[in-house]
Amino acid sequence: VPNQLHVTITDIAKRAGVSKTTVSRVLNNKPDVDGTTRERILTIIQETGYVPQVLAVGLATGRTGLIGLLVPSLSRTYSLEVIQGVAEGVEESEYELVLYTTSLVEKNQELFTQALSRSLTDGLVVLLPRDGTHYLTGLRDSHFPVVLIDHRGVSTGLPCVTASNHRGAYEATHYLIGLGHRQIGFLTGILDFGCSRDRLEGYQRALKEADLAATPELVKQGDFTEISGVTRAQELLTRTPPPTAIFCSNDEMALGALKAIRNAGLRVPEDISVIGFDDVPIAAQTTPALTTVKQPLRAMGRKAVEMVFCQIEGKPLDLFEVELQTELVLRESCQSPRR
Amino acid sequence: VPNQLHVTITDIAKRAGVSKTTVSRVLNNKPDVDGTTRERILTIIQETGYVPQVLAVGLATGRTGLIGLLVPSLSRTYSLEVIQGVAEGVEESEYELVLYTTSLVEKNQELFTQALSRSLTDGLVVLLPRDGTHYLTGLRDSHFPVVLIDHRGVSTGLPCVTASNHRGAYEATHYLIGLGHRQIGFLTGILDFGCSRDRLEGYQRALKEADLAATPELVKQGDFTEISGVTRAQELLTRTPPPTAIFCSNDEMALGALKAIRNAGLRVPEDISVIGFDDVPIAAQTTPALTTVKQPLRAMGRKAVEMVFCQIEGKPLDLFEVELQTELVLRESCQSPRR
DNA sequence: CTGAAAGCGCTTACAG
DNA sequence: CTGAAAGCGCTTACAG
Repeated sequence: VPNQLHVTITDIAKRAGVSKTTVSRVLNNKPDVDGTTRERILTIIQETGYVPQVLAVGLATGRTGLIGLLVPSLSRTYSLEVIQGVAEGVEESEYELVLYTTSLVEKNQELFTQALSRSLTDGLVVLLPRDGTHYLTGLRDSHFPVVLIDHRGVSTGLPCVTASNHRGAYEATHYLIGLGHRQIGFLTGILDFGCSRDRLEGYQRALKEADLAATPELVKQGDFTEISGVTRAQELLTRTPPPTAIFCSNDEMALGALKAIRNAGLRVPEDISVIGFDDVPIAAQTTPALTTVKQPLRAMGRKAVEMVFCQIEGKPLDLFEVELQTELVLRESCQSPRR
Repeated sequence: VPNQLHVTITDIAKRAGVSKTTVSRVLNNKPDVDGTTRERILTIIQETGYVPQVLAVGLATGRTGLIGLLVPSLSRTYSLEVIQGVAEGVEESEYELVLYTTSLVEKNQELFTQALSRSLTDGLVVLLPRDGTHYLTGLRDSHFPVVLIDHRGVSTGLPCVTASNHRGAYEATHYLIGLGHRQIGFLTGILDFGCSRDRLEGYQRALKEADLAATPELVKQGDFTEISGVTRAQELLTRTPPPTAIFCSNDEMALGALKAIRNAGLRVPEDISVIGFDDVPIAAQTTPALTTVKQPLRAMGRKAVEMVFCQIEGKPLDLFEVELQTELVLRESCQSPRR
């Protein structure tokens, strides 16, 4: 199957009247090439538009120039922000990004093993799927460069980057208390996730420090979906009196809470204050605009690639577990309680 | 550099006491292998967890199993929906997805050429960047499998999939007219884009069919950003009387229009009706929820990969330019005018 | 039904 | 400063 457009290193070598070795040397910026020779070869490369085939280079060197990113879902804004950070980081390098999504992983439980043994990628950034912990085993021992984002609070033995979940939740709760709230409802995320537990603990610590009783009935277990936000908030609203504020473990649940409150004929923030977590783009668009704890998702993505690159280059990681700071973003959904 | 985990076809061949050729045959489900031999090899493959290296396979066969996706931006919800569709389509196949973003392209104007000559991918789905038309030249002649999504109205000579922009805009305008609106403002997208022109024409045709004068002052040129929606809508609001409805060429501009109208002390839909285009997730979340023309973005993504696969397999494309149908999604932002 | 050999396009010691 | 040769891990005619 002759490919007319296909220029190879052999073609270049022939045209330049040198060996492939020499062409390879100038291609890889190796020293010990005569200046004139180098120029000549460079010119020919330019003219022909020759670019080395990644496959061949990869086979010969054992490196592919590809970074893999595993995300559980493409539909959650949360993931998208992280993806963007990762994409930015990868783009600034010589690497390219290969995207894996969870359904693929489910299709083949051994994706990771595969990715490794097939050595398609030189490194992996992993946003763990819901039940992802069992993948970790395979990853741990292989010395494959991998970084987890928002690990599940499990002690994975793998490098990871997280947000300051505990601190973020603490600050949000503290802010609510400062506003005068005493009955603060809390919607948890999936409690299998370390981040969910951290947020819950941050909330509890803030209450404790303010000498407020931790009322178990004020804590409802959600699962990060908007619908769970609706139903759990509704439960909270049946209390008499209802809480004067609801802190949700992510923005999607906060959207749900907003709806539940509105449906109950109450207003935000006049009757009930609401705080979310994440600061996904939609948080600024709701009515009222949502006060929320911003997770530096993009930065987390960038940091993760950076750490993957470190490992690829064999440099030591300055920090094995990196925690990036959250930030309380004040908007319109909170005010002092009127009762 | 000995790699302890790394099993190759040679290892399998040795353990099975056969040649690599035979192993390759069972790997690729070729006929003419003795049943017992096949079983034995399969068992060994199973035991060792052997998976062929894509790089080596790729080099030998000339195919990589990778599909490239070029998107101009990862931050626009619009792109994300398309990406998701593409990802779904790719996941259902044996292929994997490589993501290119525009900044990468800008970094190297010859990305496409590169992608081709480096033959990293077997096919490309392209969401053209703003000034993307000049990439097309390089693509056209190479017989590389590529499909454009939402081409720029340029006659590219390349297969593409679009939404029924003209029809969608026509229907939305027609709906507004049916509601009783006579003064309907229109915010265009970037008019370099074919889709923008199509939407404008759809709007104009509906007016014409209803024997309504096309008032040039009612048409304002936007650029798909929310901020342009704000400013262009403001301009419309300075008219006396202001239009009773504003049709925006995408949802982001519609969000802007919503804000401008609210800032002017007017209400949607009581004072002014608003319609968007795209139906990105946020459209359902605004207050009032946005009536909009839904673009089947996911489906467009899926269709595009499908067409790439067709080309890869050498099958003829049943349709060179595929137009997927838009759909008017009625929500809360429109009603009959009161004046 | 099976295997030896060449080849895919590159890189890398090694020798000069 | 330069080149011949081997090798990366696979597939594919070709021969038996």
